[in-house]
Amino acid sequence: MKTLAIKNSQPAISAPARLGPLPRSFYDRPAIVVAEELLGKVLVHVRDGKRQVGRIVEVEAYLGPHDLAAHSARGLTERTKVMFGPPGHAYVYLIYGIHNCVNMVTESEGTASAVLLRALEPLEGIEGRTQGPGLLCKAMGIDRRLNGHDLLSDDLFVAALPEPPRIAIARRPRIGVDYARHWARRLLRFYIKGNPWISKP
DNA sequence: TGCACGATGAAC
DNA sequence: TTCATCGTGCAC
Repeated sequence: MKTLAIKNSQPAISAPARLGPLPRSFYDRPAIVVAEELLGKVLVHVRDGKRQVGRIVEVEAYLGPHDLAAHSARGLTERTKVMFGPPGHAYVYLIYGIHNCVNMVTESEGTASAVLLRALEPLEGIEGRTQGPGLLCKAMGIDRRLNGHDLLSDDLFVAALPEPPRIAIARRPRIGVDYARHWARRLLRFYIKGNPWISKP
């Protein structure tokens, strides 16, 4: 499978000057609902006074301890405790000893569901590729120091664009969870249909 | 205390 | 298709 080479594209939409975090009630809903509604919204990270904004174009929902593909399926551990915590926080973990992945914790405390961000469309202040959960974190400067970070803060949050474009949502099986038996086949990966910035078609 | 392996990405 | 690379979870 060849990857589509996209060089220096200008963003089709630009980020407005003022962006503020979504309320906690946005995250306090089922992971599938939050996953679909995160599409088209923007992730904002402010570090050293510099703002980075990327449009969320691809996500995966992890439903909780009953979902065999979710980290929380192993129960409450030191690593997964953020997932078991209240909604609206970032769950950042290291995968394969190399890459960071960032999730938004959803539903009430104890539910242990979350939404993994898989790809962004760069809108402002982003250098490097954002097609894939590891690359996305690298380009956005997100690592485990931000694990447990409140998404209602002013330096890492998700915001809605004032005039969100209409989107069509595609549903596919999640990536890299073949070990999760029937859960591997559930259509819990969501992306904006036709968007060139997704990690895998 | 040791060990198998993973919600990946890049090279070969 | 293979491999880099290491924290986590669990077996022992």
